[in-house]
Parts: sequence; structure tokens; C-alpha cells
Amino acid sequence: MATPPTTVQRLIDAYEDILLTDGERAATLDAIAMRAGVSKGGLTYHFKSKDELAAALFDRLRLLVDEDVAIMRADPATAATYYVTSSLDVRSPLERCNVAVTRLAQGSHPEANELLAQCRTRWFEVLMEAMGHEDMVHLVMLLGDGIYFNASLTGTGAMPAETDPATIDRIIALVGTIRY
Amino acid sequence: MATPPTTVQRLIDAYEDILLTDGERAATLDAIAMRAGVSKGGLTYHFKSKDELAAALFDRLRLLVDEDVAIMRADPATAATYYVTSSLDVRSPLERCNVAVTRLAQGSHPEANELLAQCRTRWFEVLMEAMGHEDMVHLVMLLGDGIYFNASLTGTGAMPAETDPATIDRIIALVGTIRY
DNA sequence: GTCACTATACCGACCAGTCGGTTTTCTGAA
DNA sequence: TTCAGAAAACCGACTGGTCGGTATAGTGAC
Repeated sequence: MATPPTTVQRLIDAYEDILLTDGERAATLDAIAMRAGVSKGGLTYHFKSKDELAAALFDRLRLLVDEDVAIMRADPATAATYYVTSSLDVRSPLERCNVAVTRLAQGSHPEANELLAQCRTRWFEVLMEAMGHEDMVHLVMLLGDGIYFNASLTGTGAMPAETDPATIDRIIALVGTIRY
Repeated sequence: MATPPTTVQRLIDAYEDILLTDGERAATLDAIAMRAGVSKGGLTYHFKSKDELAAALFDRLRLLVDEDVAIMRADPATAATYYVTSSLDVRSPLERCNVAVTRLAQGSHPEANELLAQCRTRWFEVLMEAMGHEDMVHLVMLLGDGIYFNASLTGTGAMPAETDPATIDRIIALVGTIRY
């Protein structure tokens, strides 16, 4: 049986959640605490500042990317397909955390920018190992970014057709016909 | 010779600029006025509220997309290539405005979300006319979004290899080999 | 006179962070 | 097993500062 999430986990979840759905501006300490079911004092007990909370979010992303890269390295044959399709699953812990950190990066948070660059480098490396063709790796990563970008824009707007799983499958098939 | 920009233009430019480089949070009325070289009173003389300023930015995007779609419609043969490569030019008025509005959309600004969805629909339509294959259009648009997403992340971080023009040309060539 | 501002002062709302105090949980001796 | 005391977890009022917006007196060009 899974142990219930700790308050610290719930606070990071709440921060992530608000960044995702309402953006950086809405992610106030009060809002985060309320979403986590804690008072503001409860929040500041665990995180002395908002930066500390952000740092915890960054650590979470680092861990999730470690796991993701390990999965891709374990099965190089499906690594590219896995990379593209997993960009679609906006509800996965990795994608959620990724989008949340991206929101912070767009608010000119230098550490978030640096972290995202590191993550991209790691994905590039493991895709290079799996595919062996630099331009194809770039193509796959751009597709993943495009899907991810579309998915992250669905705050209030309608879901664009590009992010329909069946469409993505056909696009992957099209890309699969490229000889390189 | 070009007429010097009006104060109204400079104010919209400044808003766009700050959204691009420093994010939504940094785009305060004081900061916008200062960047435009106007006093705060001068700003509020032209725009009664921040929402009015945003509306002006939305109007600008609508105009720029009109022009862009017209260019693509004028030469269907190169429409897809044009769409992908122009996503690269982060300094073009269209891309700048597009990124700026995207920043607002991520701050849960419903009108910005709706506008972006409309723009995407228009691009989809003109690409469909030019290419005639829905999945290929989706592929092209995802590539454009990926490039655009990467480009918009280069606030403080290093420029990713994906956005190198020569790489993009080779990727376009790869996609050009797909038979559909 | 009016247009297009400048300069400055101000208000109320909101927000990050602090602090004194309270409740809950753990620990170990009787 | 009980219970005192310590430590951890948490509460919520408060502070200082920022931001959007309002108001107002004044200035130079046409």
C-alpha cells in the first residue's frame, strides 16, 4: 500500500499544479499553501523561501529525467518513439514537472533555464546513442517539443488536433519512412 | 524613409519586448513606460488599463498573421518551407509578437489563448491548401512549434543546436523525402 | 484652446517573508 | 502503561514593499 504523500511532497505538487494550470503569477505562497491543504506558516516551515520551493521542484525534475533516460537507454530500438509519444502524456509526473519548470524559465529564472538546457542535452545524448544520426535526433526532439508546446498551451483553449494520439501515431509512421 | 514610431507603437513595442525578455511578471506599467521612454502618465493617457494594452498587442498579432498567411497563399509550393524556416527568425515582428502573446496565454489570459488558437487554425488551413495531406501539415506545424519553442527558451540559456539554420535546412530536406 | 504629454502624489489590493504561539508526535524514564 | 518534556509540524496575524490604477497640476507645440 502506498504511503500518503508527505506535506513537503504535497507542497511541491501544489506549486507544480498551479504553475501548470494558472501560470507563475498565480503561484503565490498563499495559493500554494491552500492547494496543499496547509497554512502559509506550514509552508514556510518546510521552505524558508519561494526559491527553496523552486529548488525542490528542480530536484524533482532532475530525478524524473534520470528515470526517463534510464528507460530510453534500456531499449534503444523504441527510444525515439517513446520520446515522442511520452511528450503527449501531459499528466505524467515528468511532463507535468517539465512544463512547470518551463513556466519558471519563461519568467527569467536563470536556474530553471540552465536545468532545462541540461535535460535537453541528456535526452539528445541518449537519442544519439539510439539513432546514430544527428539530424534525425534533432527532428525527433523538435517533434517532441512541438507536441509538448501544444499540450502546454491547453490551459483554457481547445485541444489542438496535433495532440491527438492517433494523429501522432500516423506522424511517427511518416517519420519512420525516412531513410537516412 | 520610415516615419519614426508613434508613442502608441513604442508602448506596444515595449510591452512586447519586456514580455519576451523578462516574462509577464516583469511587464509592469512602470517598466513598460520606462522602456518606451514615456512617463507612467503618458502610458495611461493612451491606454486606460493594462488590458487595453494587451488588446492592442492582440490586434497587432492579428494583423501580422494576416500578412503571413497572405505570403503563404501567394506561393503554395514553398508555403511549408516558409512556415518552418520563418519560425526560426525570432527577431521578426510576427515571431516576437507571437511569443509575447504566448507568454500572456501561459498566465491564464483567456483572450490570448483564444487568439492563439485562431492563428493556429488559419495556418493549418493555408498549409492544407498548399500541401493537401493532413498528417503532413500536422508534422510541419509540430516542427514549427518545436523550433519556435526552442527559440523562445533562449532567455538566458545557451542556444540549442536544434535552432541552427543549417540544421533546420537538413531537417527540412529529410522531411522532403517523405512520400505521401 | 486642445493635444500630447511630464511629474508627482496617492490609494487599495496583493504578496513574500517574519514571528509568536499552538498542536501533534516522538521519546524515554518511572 | 503512563506521562512529562522535547522536538517537529503547523497556524495566522502582521510587516514592508510592489503593482495597477487614479488624480492632478503643469508644459510646450500647434
